Amino acid sequence: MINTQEMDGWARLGPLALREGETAQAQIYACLREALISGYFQPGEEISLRRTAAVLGTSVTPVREALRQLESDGGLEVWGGNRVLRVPILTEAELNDIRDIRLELEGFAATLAIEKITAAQIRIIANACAMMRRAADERNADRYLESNWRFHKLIYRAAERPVLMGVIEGMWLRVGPLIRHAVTSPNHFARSMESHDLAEQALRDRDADALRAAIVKDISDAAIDLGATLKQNEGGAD
Amino acid sequence: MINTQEMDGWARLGPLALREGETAQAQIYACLREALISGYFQPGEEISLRRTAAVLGTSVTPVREALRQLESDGGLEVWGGNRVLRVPILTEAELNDIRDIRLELEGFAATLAIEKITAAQIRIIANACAMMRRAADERNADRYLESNWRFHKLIYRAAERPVLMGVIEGMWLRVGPLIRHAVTSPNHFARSMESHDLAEQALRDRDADALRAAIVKDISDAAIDLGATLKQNEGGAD
DNA sequence: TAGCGTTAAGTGAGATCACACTTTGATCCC
DNA sequence: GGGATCAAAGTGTGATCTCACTTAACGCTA
Repeated sequence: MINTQEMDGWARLGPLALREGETAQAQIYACLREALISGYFQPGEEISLRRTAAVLGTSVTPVREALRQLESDGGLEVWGGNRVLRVPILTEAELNDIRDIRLELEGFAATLAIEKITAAQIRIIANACAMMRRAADERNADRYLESNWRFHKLIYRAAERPVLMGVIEGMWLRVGPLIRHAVTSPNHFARSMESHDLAEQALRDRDADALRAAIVKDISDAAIDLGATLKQNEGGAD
Repeated sequence: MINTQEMDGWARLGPLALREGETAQAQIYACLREALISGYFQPGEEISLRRTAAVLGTSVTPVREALRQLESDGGLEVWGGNRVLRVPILTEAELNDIRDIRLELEGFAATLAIEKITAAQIRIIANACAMMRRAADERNADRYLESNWRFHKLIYRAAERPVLMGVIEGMWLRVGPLIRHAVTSPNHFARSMESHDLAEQALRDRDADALRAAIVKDISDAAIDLGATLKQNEGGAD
């Protein structure tokens, strides 16, 4: 593994065969947004317009718009006198800020979801939970993170609140670059699966309070590991 | 008053003397964002790249980035096969969605604010409230909306939660184009000032529950008028 | 060898141009 | 007179180029 600081995120991306019918800008945006949520980029990693354009095989124009959008979402930030865009390095205050917003909104979304969710949706969510459990057993961080996001997204989507869903996704976008390191915390997998099992059971029981409690526990536990990751990186980065 | 559909928002903007040291894109973004929050543009109004660039005296490039950012914020949306950007026309479902997010987050921000707010800040907020009362007496919608946003912003800012503040601002951005019409509802000023007086008193008493209740009442009342405005415009627009 | 100044490479910002597409309005034909 | 057709204007999209600036590396001098 060479030059993880620079190429890690890009290696997973590839040249990105552009689908016609959709704008290049939208595809680049979606692609990078997903990559950020999935933690393919590290906090502090710089994203160059020309490099990105070269990797993706487009010109700089659509890349710039996509990156600007991500900046607006809080997924990137301008840094230094060079105005280069980089993955934000969160402070502890910002992390607490995001945690509390997540507690409010994801708890609320979970409550709404109980009222509307169908048996079919619950089955799909159970599948995601099972996939997560397998990934945890194999200690496969990639698959774990992917199915974790999938699990939560499926629950919140059941609330049928597009705006709320968008705001929640924005919070995940901000913490995405941190979670990949957080899952390496001791007992993270075990504690995390505990919450998810509780959530799954609450869904089956259609118990709104229990689901909310499970989500709250999951977010709170994760925030502790994220905070620890933050302190750990504090010395090395920047 | 000629051609209110097209030029209303632009007339208030003017050529926008660009300050150097900041990027044109950032200034255009800030300018249009403020205009949207203040309700200078109407729902459904189309925003053309070249027209905007011409009015602002720049080329199309920075305008495009600014508009793309606003799209990402939910302040604009692509519309039609022409992919023209326009001010979104909210549905009733989206409006309820936004209202509930506001209830959660602004209520939470108000609770946090009580713990941190200083006497000096309370005085400034009282000034904003007084200005709002004058504007209500004069039925001056412009000044009323401006000081209303100022009033709320000052309270939430006291919570010292930048991310939370950003999300709340995003919600105001989405409802901005509607509120100008909503304030024309009968008794809107009176009902609204009622909530604001309660909020101001709660701040003086440093009573978190009372402040939250006042904010909740304000948002709920406003949502009713916004919904009515929505139904009213339903026939005419689109 | 340490420090400084210069140079080269890389960065984002913004203007301009060509292109494909949609919309619109006028003209022409039935 | 009414409807279809075609042309013109307007739209966003994306590529390319220049510019000002920052950064980092190299070589030179003391």
